[in-house]
Amino acid sequence: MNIREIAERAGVSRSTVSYVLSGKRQVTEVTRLRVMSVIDEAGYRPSAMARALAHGETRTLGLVIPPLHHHLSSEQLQFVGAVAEAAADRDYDILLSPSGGDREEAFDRLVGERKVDGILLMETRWHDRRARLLTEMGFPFVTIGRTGAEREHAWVDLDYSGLVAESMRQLFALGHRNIAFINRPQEMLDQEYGPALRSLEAFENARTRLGVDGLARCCEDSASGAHSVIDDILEVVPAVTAVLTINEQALGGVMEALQRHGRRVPQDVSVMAIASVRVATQVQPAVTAADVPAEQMSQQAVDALLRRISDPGTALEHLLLSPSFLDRGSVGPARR
Amino acid sequence: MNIREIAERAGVSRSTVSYVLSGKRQVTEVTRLRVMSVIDEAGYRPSAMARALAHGETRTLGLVIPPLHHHLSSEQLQFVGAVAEAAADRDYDILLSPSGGDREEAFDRLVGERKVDGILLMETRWHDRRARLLTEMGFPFVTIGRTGAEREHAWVDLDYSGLVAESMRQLFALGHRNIAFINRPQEMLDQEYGPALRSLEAFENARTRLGVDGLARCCEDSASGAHSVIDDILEVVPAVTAVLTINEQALGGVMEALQRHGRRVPQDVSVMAIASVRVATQVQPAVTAADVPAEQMSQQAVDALLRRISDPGTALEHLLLSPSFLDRGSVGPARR
DNA sequence: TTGAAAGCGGTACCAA
DNA sequence: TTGGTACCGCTTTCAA
Repeated sequence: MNIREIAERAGVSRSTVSYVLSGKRQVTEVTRLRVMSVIDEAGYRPSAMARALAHGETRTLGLVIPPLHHHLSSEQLQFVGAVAEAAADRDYDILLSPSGGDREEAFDRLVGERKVDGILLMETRWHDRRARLLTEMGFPFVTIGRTGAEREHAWVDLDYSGLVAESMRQLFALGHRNIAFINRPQEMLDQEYGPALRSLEAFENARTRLGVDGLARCCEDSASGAHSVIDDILEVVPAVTAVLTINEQALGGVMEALQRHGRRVPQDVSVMAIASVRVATQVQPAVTAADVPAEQMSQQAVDALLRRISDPGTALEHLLLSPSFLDRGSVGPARR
Repeated sequence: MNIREIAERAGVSRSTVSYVLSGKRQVTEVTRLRVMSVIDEAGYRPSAMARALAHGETRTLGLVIPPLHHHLSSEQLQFVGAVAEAAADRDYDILLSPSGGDREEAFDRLVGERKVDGILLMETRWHDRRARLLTEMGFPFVTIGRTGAEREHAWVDLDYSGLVAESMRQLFALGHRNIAFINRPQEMLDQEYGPALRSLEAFENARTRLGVDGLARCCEDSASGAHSVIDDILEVVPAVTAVLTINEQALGGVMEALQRHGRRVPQDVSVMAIASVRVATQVQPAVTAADVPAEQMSQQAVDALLRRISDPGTALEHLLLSPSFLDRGSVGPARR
């Protein structure tokens, strides 16, 4: 069933059918109704491919996701669902491209074969080949998380630096003078993963500025990773009174491990985190944290991308989100 | 840059360029090389849309995912990544369609506008509107997880019934006569979610058959959900010696809660699960479990779908996987 | 207000 | 071994 057949059945030309569907030109109400009834009766829907070819836009966005063997935390994956929904709300579809590491064919297919109108890049690194490539090609894209070339492209990101600094201020104000920071795994730091990098830097800066003791540790994205890191921290700095982490995969393990060591939260140790609401509320006890607002970020990334596609000339959008810390009772004054 | 331009630069016809690219007809080595060098020099890649239109296939598969407000467990999301990789390995792309609930437009777009060659359906329910629709339309699709109409379409599924029965046998053999089963949330049962349904049934059957005491409980997909369920179970049946669960989101909470109640694993209580390796190994202590082999299932689903697309006439493939339980030490003889 | 026809960028058949 | 050309199904300009 194609547009020609509809045209014949309705006794009009193909262009009239097209205009009835697009509304881009006046059509007498009577013919419009006739055409519409034929369309409904036939259950006709225009071919997306043909439209894309003629019209020059696919109404599809590419989403580049990291390959499985990388640590894609389940919460990173929430972005995938959120992006798909945000796009669907705007009548766009999302084409997935597992990329990074050795599998770049899918990525090349998306841009090279023009299967998509624009691209969303997530899990970006400081030196990001794909971002560089897209910039060079002038292909519309937005990253979720910055790269080292942040002025060169549009992005949406969480202000890890600011959030870490803010939490350090809050802890300091409560009398904490010995604070531990639990980061993402060492290898992510090695790969110049933005949040790990910026958070660590902000932690060390705040520590120096405020004159606070403590230490930073990388930690595997797992409960068991958290157990060993807490063991390590309590051995090296038994006097620690607060723990700050951006590793939500480890958060549950952190709470367990502290309990195992007989440290009560918040009486003995305060815990603060940057983590999704889900994780922060599900651990026992719940943790005072700044949300990672995946849905909001995804929507804004999609909107920013659609704007870049329709107005490639306008200024690049840079959106730094800084959600506030929600008190869930895991933070208290420092034990003397 | 299009095929005409390449043809002109190489001094051949468009068809020759096309044949050089597809290899569907003999081309003299010398012209082949000439054409290839022009192509490389120009960085030319044929337009996917034009090819799709002419050739009648999009080389894209649709993946229908449940909307966010449903319980998008990390386990489910692993499938998304795994399916994308499996497809990429076969030079196919994956188009995401959030569906279920009130958002069906994206789904209709995929099939109605023929954006994809076939569809993978996940999170299927017993009565599944989408599966029914696709069956009626004769559209190629494969489900990950069965529906009530399992003979009507191809599927890949985990044998929850068999696995639950098997674990009950193993526990029985170890002397357990009082076994609790922890299911997915009540609402998933209400929605006739296959694994929840079949597992519960298998549990009750085994209990009757073996003459074992115990009880089944639904449980929210979270640690806190697990805590209350374990509280409940230990209050109702203090003599319980084994816990079996298919709720991997709750597994960590189950272990914590047992510990909180002073029950050691496996000395006081044995724990068995159907869960991803990642979760089963990350909880403390690790749990003896049957893997949910997401990667394997995704690959097989993609392959089955590609076969359906190329040979729509062949028999529907039904693939029931039954991974074996991997001993991680959380199961022991029943305490007397 | 509507129709005819030239694209969009490929594929593949029919000739040569 | 290669070229010419009629599609694929839709959009949009130009004419009527």
